[in-house]
Amino acid sequence: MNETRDRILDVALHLLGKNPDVGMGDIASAAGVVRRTVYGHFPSRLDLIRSLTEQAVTEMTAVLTDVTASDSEADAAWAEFVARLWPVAHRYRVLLALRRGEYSGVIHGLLGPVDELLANLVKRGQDSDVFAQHLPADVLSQVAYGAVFSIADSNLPNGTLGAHAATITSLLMLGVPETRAIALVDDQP
Amino acid sequence: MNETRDRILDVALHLLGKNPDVGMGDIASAAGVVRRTVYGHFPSRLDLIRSLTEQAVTEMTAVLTDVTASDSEADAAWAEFVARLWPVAHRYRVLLALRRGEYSGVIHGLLGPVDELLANLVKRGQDSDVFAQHLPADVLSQVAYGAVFSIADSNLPNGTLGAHAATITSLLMLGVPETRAIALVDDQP
DNA sequence: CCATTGTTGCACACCGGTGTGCAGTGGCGT
DNA sequence: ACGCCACTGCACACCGGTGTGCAACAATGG
Repeated sequence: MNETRDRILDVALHLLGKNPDVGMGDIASAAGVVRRTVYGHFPSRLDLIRSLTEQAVTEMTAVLTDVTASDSEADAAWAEFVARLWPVAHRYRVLLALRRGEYSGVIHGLLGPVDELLANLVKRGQDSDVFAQHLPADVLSQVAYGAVFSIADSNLPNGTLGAHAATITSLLMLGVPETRAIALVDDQP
Repeated sequence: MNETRDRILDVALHLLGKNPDVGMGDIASAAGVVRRTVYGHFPSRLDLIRSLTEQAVTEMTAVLTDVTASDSEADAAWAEFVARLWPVAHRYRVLLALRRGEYSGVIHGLLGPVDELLANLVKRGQDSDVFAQHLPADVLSQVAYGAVFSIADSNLPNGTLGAHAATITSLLMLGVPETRAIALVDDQP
Protein backbone atom coordinates (compact mmCIF):
# COMPACT_ATOMS: atom_id res chain seq x y z
CA MET A 1 0.00 0.00 0.00
CA ASN A 2 2.20 2.80 1.26
CA GLU A 3 5.20 1.62 -0.69
CA THR A 4 7.03 4.93 -0.64
CA ARG A 5 6.43 5.50 3.04
CA ASP A 6 7.85 2.12 3.88
CA ARG A 7 10.89 2.66 1.72
CA ILE A 8 11.51 5.97 3.44
CA LEU A 9 11.29 4.36 6.85
CA ASP A 10 13.56 1.58 5.74
CA VAL A 11 16.19 3.85 4.28
CA ALA A 12 15.96 6.27 7.18
CA LEU A 13 16.67 3.48 9.62
CA HIS A 14 19.68 2.48 7.60
CA LEU A 15 21.10 5.98 7.28
CA LEU A 16 20.39 6.96 10.86
CA GLY A 17 22.22 3.82 11.87
CA LYS A 18 25.31 5.12 10.16
CA ASN A 19 24.91 8.71 11.27
CA PRO A 20 22.21 9.82 13.70
CA ASP A 21 22.41 13.33 12.30
CA VAL A 22 21.54 12.72 8.65
CA GLY A 23 19.20 15.31 7.26
CA MET A 24 15.84 14.81 5.65
CA GLY A 25 17.44 15.63 2.32
CA ASP A 26 19.86 12.73 2.43
CA ILE A 27 17.17 10.35 3.57
CA ALA A 28 14.94 11.51 0.76
CA SER A 29 17.48 11.07 -2.00
CA ALA A 30 18.57 7.71 -0.63
CA ALA A 31 14.94 6.66 -0.82
CA GLY A 32 14.85 7.85 -4.41
CA VAL A 33 12.44 10.59 -3.58
CA VAL A 34 12.41 14.32 -3.19
CA ARG A 35 12.70 16.00 0.18
CA ARG A 36 9.24 17.46 -0.14
CA THR A 37 7.76 13.98 -0.44
CA VAL A 38 9.20 12.91 2.88
CA TYR A 39 7.46 15.80 4.54
CA GLY A 40 4.30 14.58 2.88
CA HIS A 41 4.48 11.39 4.91
CA PHE A 42 6.11 12.72 8.06
CA PRO A 43 5.24 16.28 9.01
CA SER A 44 8.51 16.68 10.85
CA ARG A 45 11.80 14.97 11.39
CA LEU A 46 10.66 14.05 14.87
CA ASP A 47 7.62 12.28 13.45
CA LEU A 48 9.86 10.17 11.26
CA ILE A 49 12.04 9.18 14.17
CA ARG A 50 9.04 8.56 16.36
CA SER A 51 7.57 6.18 13.79
CA LEU A 52 10.86 4.35 13.61
CA THR A 53 11.06 4.06 17.35
CA GLU A 54 7.48 2.93 17.74
CA GLN A 55 8.15 0.28 15.16
CA ALA A 56 11.17 -0.91 17.13
CA VAL A 57 9.34 -0.83 20.43
CA THR A 58 6.50 -2.88 18.99
CA GLU A 59 8.82 -5.56 17.72
CA MET A 60 10.86 -5.66 20.90
CA THR A 61 7.93 -5.81 23.31
CA ALA A 62 6.42 -8.58 21.23
CA VAL A 63 9.54 -10.67 21.60
CA LEU A 64 9.99 -9.75 25.24
CA THR A 65 6.47 -10.56 26.40
CA ASP A 66 6.57 -13.79 24.46
CA VAL A 67 9.90 -14.82 25.91
CA THR A 68 9.12 -13.91 29.49
CA ALA A 69 5.76 -15.64 29.35
CA SER A 70 7.32 -19.08 29.43
CA ASP A 71 8.24 -20.48 32.82
CA SER A 72 11.85 -21.13 31.86
CA GLU A 73 14.75 -19.73 33.85
CA ALA A 74 15.62 -16.08 33.46
CA ASP A 75 18.93 -16.83 31.80
CA ALA A 76 17.29 -19.06 29.21
CA ALA A 77 14.66 -16.41 28.59
CA TRP A 78 17.38 -13.81 28.14
CA ALA A 79 19.25 -16.04 25.72
CA GLU A 80 16.13 -16.56 23.67
CA PHE A 81 15.38 -12.86 23.82
CA VAL A 82 18.76 -11.85 22.43
CA ALA A 83 18.73 -14.59 19.81
CA ARG A 84 15.35 -13.53 18.55
CA LEU A 85 16.01 -9.85 18.97
CA TRP A 86 19.26 -9.99 17.09
CA PRO A 87 18.07 -9.40 13.52
CA VAL A 88 15.96 -6.53 14.78
CA ALA A 89 18.62 -5.19 17.10
CA HIS A 90 20.99 -4.86 14.23
CA ARG A 91 18.47 -2.77 12.36
CA TYR A 92 17.55 -0.67 15.32
CA ARG A 93 21.02 -0.10 16.69
CA VAL A 94 20.48 3.59 16.02
CA LEU A 95 18.26 3.73 19.08
CA LEU A 96 21.36 3.58 21.21
CA ALA A 97 22.55 6.87 19.77
CA LEU A 98 19.07 8.36 19.68
CA ARG A 99 18.63 8.09 23.42
CA ARG A 100 21.11 10.90 23.75
CA GLY A 101 20.86 14.05 21.76
CA GLU A 102 18.02 16.14 20.52
CA TYR A 103 15.04 13.84 20.89
CA SER A 104 16.20 11.94 23.95
CA GLY A 105 13.04 12.89 25.81
CA VAL A 106 10.62 11.41 23.32
CA ILE A 107 12.73 8.35 22.60
CA HIS A 108 13.27 7.66 26.24
CA GLY A 109 9.56 7.87 26.85
CA LEU A 110 8.74 5.48 24.03
CA LEU A 111 11.40 3.05 25.16
CA GLY A 112 10.12 3.10 28.73
CA PRO A 113 7.93 0.00 28.49
CA VAL A 114 10.78 -2.01 26.97
CA ASP A 115 13.13 -0.91 29.69
CA GLU A 116 10.64 -1.97 32.27
CA LEU A 117 10.20 -5.43 30.80
CA LEU A 118 13.94 -5.85 30.62
CA ALA A 119 14.45 -4.76 34.19
CA ASN A 120 11.74 -7.16 35.35
CA LEU A 121 13.38 -10.06 33.61
CA VAL A 122 16.76 -9.25 35.10
CA LYS A 123 15.21 -8.76 38.51
CA ARG A 124 13.63 -12.19 38.25
CA GLY A 125 17.02 -13.63 37.39
CA GLN A 126 18.66 -11.92 40.32
CA ASP A 127 15.99 -13.11 42.73
CA SER A 128 16.45 -16.70 41.62
CA ASP A 129 20.22 -16.30 41.83
CA VAL A 130 21.05 -16.93 38.20
CA PHE A 131 22.13 -13.35 37.59
CA ALA A 132 24.77 -11.39 39.46
CA GLN A 133 23.69 -8.72 41.90
CA HIS A 134 26.56 -6.26 41.82
CA LEU A 135 24.29 -3.78 40.05
CA PRO A 136 20.61 -2.94 40.55
CA ALA A 137 18.37 -4.67 38.03
CA ASP A 138 17.47 -1.56 36.07
CA VAL A 139 21.08 -0.53 35.57
CA LEU A 140 22.28 -4.04 34.85
CA SER A 141 19.60 -4.62 32.26
CA GLN A 142 20.41 -1.35 30.54
CA VAL A 143 24.10 -2.12 30.40
CA ALA A 144 23.56 -5.64 29.09
CA TYR A 145 21.07 -4.39 26.56
CA GLY A 146 23.52 -1.65 25.60
CA ALA A 147 26.20 -4.25 25.07
CA VAL A 148 23.99 -6.14 22.65
CA PHE A 149 23.37 -3.05 20.57
CA SER A 150 27.01 -2.13 20.86
CA ILE A 151 28.01 -5.46 19.36
CA ALA A 152 25.37 -5.00 16.70
CA ASP A 153 27.12 -1.74 16.04
CA SER A 154 30.47 -3.32 15.36
CA ASN A 155 31.16 -4.24 11.80
CA LEU A 156 30.86 -7.93 12.40
CA PRO A 157 29.16 -9.94 9.70
CA ASN A 158 25.46 -9.89 10.42
CA GLY A 159 25.34 -13.68 10.59
CA THR A 160 24.80 -16.24 13.26
CA LEU A 161 28.21 -15.53 14.72
CA GLY A 162 27.04 -12.09 15.73
CA ALA A 163 23.95 -13.41 17.43
CA HIS A 164 25.88 -16.03 19.36
CA ALA A 165 28.57 -13.59 20.36
CA ALA A 166 26.04 -11.04 21.53
CA THR A 167 24.10 -13.59 23.53
CA ILE A 168 27.18 -14.96 25.24
CA THR A 169 28.57 -11.54 26.02
CA SER A 170 25.37 -10.29 27.56
CA LEU A 171 24.89 -13.50 29.53
CA LEU A 172 28.43 -13.24 30.82
CA MET A 173 27.95 -9.72 32.08
CA LEU A 174 24.73 -10.78 33.74
CA GLY A 175 26.86 -13.15 35.79
CA VAL A 176 26.04 -16.40 34.01
CA PRO A 177 29.06 -18.76 34.01
CA GLU A 178 30.69 -19.22 30.63
CA THR A 179 29.88 -22.94 30.39
CA ARG A 180 26.23 -22.32 31.10
CA ALA A 181 26.15 -19.42 28.65
CA ILE A 182 27.57 -21.59 25.90
CA ALA A 183 25.08 -24.33 26.68
CA LEU A 184 22.21 -21.87 26.47
CA VAL A 185 23.41 -20.52 23.15
CA ASP A 186 23.64 -24.03 21.72
CA ASP A 187 20.00 -24.52 22.65
CA GLN A 188 18.97 -21.72 20.34
CA PRO A 189 17.88 -22.89 16.89
CA MET B 1 48.47 30.40 34.09
CA ASN B 2 45.71 29.85 31.59
CA GLU B 3 43.01 29.97 34.20
CA THR B 4 40.19 30.86 31.84
CA ARG B 5 41.19 28.29 29.27
CA ASP B 6 41.21 25.56 31.90
CA ARG B 7 37.84 26.59 33.19
CA ILE B 8 36.43 26.48 29.69
CA LEU B 9 37.81 23.00 29.13
CA ASP B 10 36.46 21.89 32.46
CA VAL B 11 33.00 23.27 31.90
CA ALA B 12 32.90 22.08 28.31
CA LEU B 13 33.64 18.54 29.43
CA HIS B 14 30.84 18.75 31.93
CA LEU B 15 28.28 20.15 29.52
CA LEU B 16 29.24 17.89 26.64
CA GLY B 17 28.82 15.00 29.01
CA LYS B 18 25.21 15.98 29.49
CA ASN B 19 24.56 16.86 25.86
CA PRO B 20 27.13 16.27 23.12
CA ASP B 21 25.48 18.98 21.03
CA VAL B 22 25.84 21.99 23.34
CA GLY B 23 26.83 25.09 21.52
CA MET B 24 29.81 27.32 22.13
CA GLY B 25 27.46 29.90 23.59
CA ASP B 26 26.24 27.68 26.37
CA ILE B 27 29.75 26.54 27.16
CA ALA B 28 30.90 30.13 27.29
CA SER B 29 28.21 31.34 29.65
CA ALA B 30 28.62 28.30 31.87
CA ALA B 31 32.29 29.19 32.10
CA GLY B 32 31.33 32.73 33.07
CA VAL B 33 32.75 34.13 29.90
CA VAL B 34 31.54 35.51 26.60
CA ARG B 35 31.32 33.39 23.47
CA ARG B 36 33.93 35.47 21.74
CA THR B 37 36.43 34.64 24.46
CA VAL B 38 36.09 30.93 23.85
CA TYR B 39 37.00 31.47 20.23
CA GLY B 40 40.02 33.34 21.50
CA HIS B 41 41.32 30.14 23.06
CA PHE B 42 39.94 27.61 20.60
CA PRO B 43 39.70 28.77 17.00
CA SER B 44 36.88 26.36 16.34
CA ARG B 45 34.54 24.02 18.10
CA LEU B 46 36.54 21.13 16.75
CA ASP B 47 39.68 22.49 18.37
CA LEU B 48 37.93 22.55 21.72
CA ILE B 49 36.81 18.99 21.38
CA ARG B 50 40.17 17.91 20.12
CA SER B 51 41.86 19.40 23.19
CA LEU B 52 39.42 17.61 25.42
CA THR B 53 40.02 14.32 23.67
CA GLU B 54 43.78 14.68 23.70
CA GLN B 55 43.58 15.35 27.40
CA ALA B 56 41.57 12.16 27.88
CA VAL B 57 43.84 10.12 25.67
CA THR B 58 46.89 11.28 27.58
CA GLU B 59 45.42 10.30 30.91
CA MET B 60 44.16 6.98 29.66
CA THR B 61 47.35 5.91 27.92
CA ALA B 62 49.30 6.83 31.03
CA VAL B 63 47.21 4.49 33.13
CA LEU B 64 47.17 1.79 30.47
CA THR B 65 50.89 1.66 29.84
CA ASP B 66 51.54 1.72 33.53
CA VAL B 67 49.10 -1.07 34.22
CA THR B 68 50.20 -3.32 31.38
CA ALA B 69 53.85 -2.85 32.22
CA SER B 70 53.62 -5.05 35.29
CA ASP B 71 53.89 -8.79 34.76
CA SER B 72 50.60 -9.54 36.48
CA GLU B 73 47.83 -11.51 34.81
CA ALA B 74 45.70 -9.79 32.23
CA ASP B 75 42.59 -9.88 34.37
CA ALA B 76 44.37 -8.26 37.29
CA ALA B 77 45.78 -5.64 34.96
CA TRP B 78 42.29 -4.96 33.62
CA ALA B 79 40.87 -4.68 37.09
CA GLU B 80 43.54 -2.18 38.06
CA PHE B 81 42.99 -0.32 34.82
CA VAL B 82 39.27 0.12 35.39
CA ALA B 83 39.73 1.00 39.03
CA ARG B 84 42.28 3.68 38.23
CA LEU B 85 40.47 4.84 35.13
CA TRP B 86 37.17 5.20 36.88
CA PRO B 87 37.37 8.78 38.13
CA VAL B 88 38.58 9.85 34.71
CA ALA B 89 36.11 7.67 32.84
CA HIS B 90 33.28 9.40 34.59
CA ARG B 91 34.55 12.74 33.42
CA TYR B 92 35.25 11.62 29.91
CA ARG B 93 32.12 9.60 29.36
CA VAL B 94 31.24 12.04 26.61
CA LEU B 95 33.81 10.33 24.40
CA LEU B 96 31.40 7.48 23.95
CA ALA B 97 28.91 9.78 22.28
CA LEU B 98 31.59 11.74 20.45
CA ARG B 99 32.80 8.70 18.56
CA ARG B 100 29.62 8.88 16.55
CA GLY B 101 28.40 12.05 15.03
CA GLU B 102 30.08 14.99 13.44
CA TYR B 103 33.68 14.62 14.52
CA SER B 104 33.83 10.86 14.64
CA GLY B 105 36.75 10.82 12.24
CA VAL B 106 39.04 12.99 14.33
CA ILE B 107 37.99 11.46 17.62
CA HIS B 108 38.43 7.96 16.33
CA GLY B 109 41.88 8.84 15.12
CA LEU B 110 42.92 10.29 18.44
CA LEU B 111 41.51 7.34 20.32
CA GLY B 112 43.33 4.89 18.08
CA PRO B 113 46.37 4.37 20.35
CA VAL B 114 44.14 3.73 23.36
CA ASP B 115 42.10 1.22 21.42
CA GLU B 116 45.26 -0.55 20.42
CA LEU B 117 46.57 -0.79 23.96
CA LEU B 118 43.21 -2.11 25.11
CA ALA B 119 43.06 -4.70 22.36
CA ASN B 120 46.58 -5.84 23.18
CA LEU B 121 45.73 -6.32 26.81
CA VAL B 122 42.63 -8.31 25.98
CA LYS B 123 44.54 -10.34 23.42
CA ARG B 124 47.10 -11.19 26.06
CA GLY B 125 44.32 -12.32 28.33
CA GLN B 126 42.78 -14.47 25.66
CA ASP B 127 46.09 -16.08 24.81
CA SER B 128 46.71 -17.01 28.43
CA ASP B 129 43.14 -18.27 28.72
CA VAL B 130 41.91 -15.87 31.38
CA PHE B 131 39.56 -14.08 28.98
CA ALA B 132 36.82 -15.59 26.85
CA GLN B 133 37.38 -15.97 23.13
CA HIS B 134 33.89 -15.74 21.71
CA LEU B 135 34.77 -12.37 20.23
CA PRO B 136 37.97 -11.13 18.58
CA ALA B 137 40.15 -9.12 20.94
CA ASP B 138 39.55 -5.77 19.30
CA VAL B 139 35.77 -6.10 19.42
CA LEU B 140 35.71 -7.55 22.90
CA SER B 141 37.91 -4.80 24.26
CA GLN B 142 35.71 -2.15 22.70
CA VAL B 143 32.55 -3.64 24.12
CA ALA B 144 34.00 -4.03 27.60
CA TYR B 145 35.39 -0.52 27.48
CA GLY B 146 32.04 0.70 26.24
CA ALA B 147 30.33 -0.99 29.15
CA VAL B 148 32.57 0.84 31.61
CA PHE B 149 31.68 4.20 30.10
CA SER B 150 28.07 3.15 29.88
CA ILE B 151 28.01 2.48 33.60
CA ALA B 152 29.78 5.76 34.17
CA ASP B 153 26.95 7.25 32.21
CA SER B 154 24.27 5.93 34.51
CA ASN B 155 23.29 8.20 37.32
CA LEU B 156 24.88 6.04 39.96
CA PRO B 157 26.63 7.86 42.78
CA ASN B 158 30.14 8.55 41.65
CA GLY B 159 31.56 6.67 44.62
CA THR B 160 33.43 3.44 45.16
CA LEU B 161 30.34 1.46 44.39
CA GLY B 162 30.44 2.64 40.81
CA ALA B 163 34.09 1.71 40.37
CA HIS B 164 33.57 -1.75 41.82
CA ALA B 165 30.44 -2.35 39.79
CA ALA B 166 32.13 -1.24 36.60
CA THR B 167 35.17 -3.41 37.24
CA ILE B 168 33.12 -6.49 38.00
CA THR B 169 30.83 -6.01 35.04
CA SER B 170 33.63 -5.58 32.56
CA LEU B 171 35.54 -8.53 34.02
CA LEU B 172 32.44 -10.67 33.77
CA MET B 173 31.91 -9.89 30.15
CA LEU B 174 35.55 -10.64 29.48
CA GLY B 175 34.80 -14.12 30.69
CA VAL B 176 36.32 -13.93 34.16
CA PRO B 177 34.37 -16.05 36.67
CA GLU B 178 32.39 -14.06 39.19
CA THR B 179 34.34 -15.32 42.21
CA ARG B 180 37.63 -14.36 40.62
CA ALA B 181 36.23 -11.00 39.58
CA ILE B 182 35.16 -10.24 43.12
CA ALA B 183 38.53 -11.32 44.45
CA LEU B 184 40.29 -9.02 42.02
CA VAL B 185 38.10 -6.10 42.97
CA ASP B 186 38.83 -6.63 46.62
CA ASP B 187 42.52 -6.39 45.84
CA GLN B 188 42.07 -2.83 44.63
CA PRO B 189 42.89 -0.19 47.23
C1' DC C 1 52.70 55.91 33.13
C1' DC C 2 52.67 52.89 29.38
C1' DA C 3 52.31 48.64 26.94
C1' DT C 4 50.87 44.27 26.66
C1' DT C 5 47.47 40.86 27.23
C1' DG C 6 42.95 38.99 27.93
C1' DT C 7 38.33 39.97 27.92
C1' DT C 8 34.04 42.18 26.39
C1' DG C 9 30.16 43.49 23.46
C1' DC C 10 28.69 44.33 19.54
C1' DA C 11 27.65 43.55 14.47
C1' DC C 12 27.84 40.72 10.68
C1' DA C 13 28.20 37.02 7.07
C1' DC C 14 27.52 32.47 6.35
C1' DC C 15 25.86 27.88 6.42
C1' DG C 16 22.98 23.95 6.67
C1' DG C 17 18.94 22.11 7.98
C1' DT C 18 13.84 22.53 8.72
C1' DG C 19 9.34 23.25 7.38
C1' DT C 20 5.83 25.40 4.04
C1' DG C 21 3.32 26.89 -0.14
C1' DC C 22 1.91 26.07 -4.53
C1' DA C 23 1.65 25.14 -9.25
C1' DG C 24 2.72 21.48 -12.08
C1' DT C 25 3.01 16.50 -13.86
C1' DG C 26 2.40 11.72 -14.48
C1' DG C 27 0.22 7.43 -13.65
C1' DC C 28 -3.58 4.63 -12.14
C1' DG C 29 -8.20 3.07 -11.72
C1' DT C 30 -12.99 3.54 -13.16
C1' DA D 1 -11.51 10.44 -20.83
C1' DC D 2 -11.66 11.93 -16.29
C1' DG D 3 -10.49 12.75 -11.71
C1' DC D 4 -7.74 11.36 -8.02
C1' DC D 5 -3.52 10.89 -5.81
C1' DA D 6 1.22 10.85 -5.00
C1' DC D 7 5.13 12.79 -6.25
C1' DT D 8 7.89 16.70 -8.12
C1' DG D 9 10.39 21.02 -8.36
C1' DC D 10 10.68 25.04 -7.28
C1' DA D 11 10.60 29.10 -4.14
C1' DC D 12 10.80 30.99 0.30
C1' DA D 13 11.08 32.12 5.40
C1' DC D 14 13.09 30.89 9.42
C1' DC D 15 16.23 29.29 12.86
C1' DG D 16 20.24 28.30 15.40
C1' DG D 17 24.85 27.71 15.48
C1' DT D 18 29.54 28.99 13.73
C1' DG D 19 33.21 31.90 12.98
C1' DT D 20 35.09 36.84 12.24
C1' DG D 21 36.19 41.79 12.71
C1' DC D 22 36.79 45.53 15.48
C1' DA D 23 36.64 49.03 18.90
C1' DA D 24 36.55 49.56 23.73
C1' DC D 25 37.96 48.32 28.25
C1' DA D 26 40.31 46.50 32.50
C1' DA D 27 44.17 44.49 34.81
C1' DT D 28 48.73 43.27 35.10
C1' DG D 29 53.42 44.17 35.43
C1' DG D 30 57.73 46.52 33.85
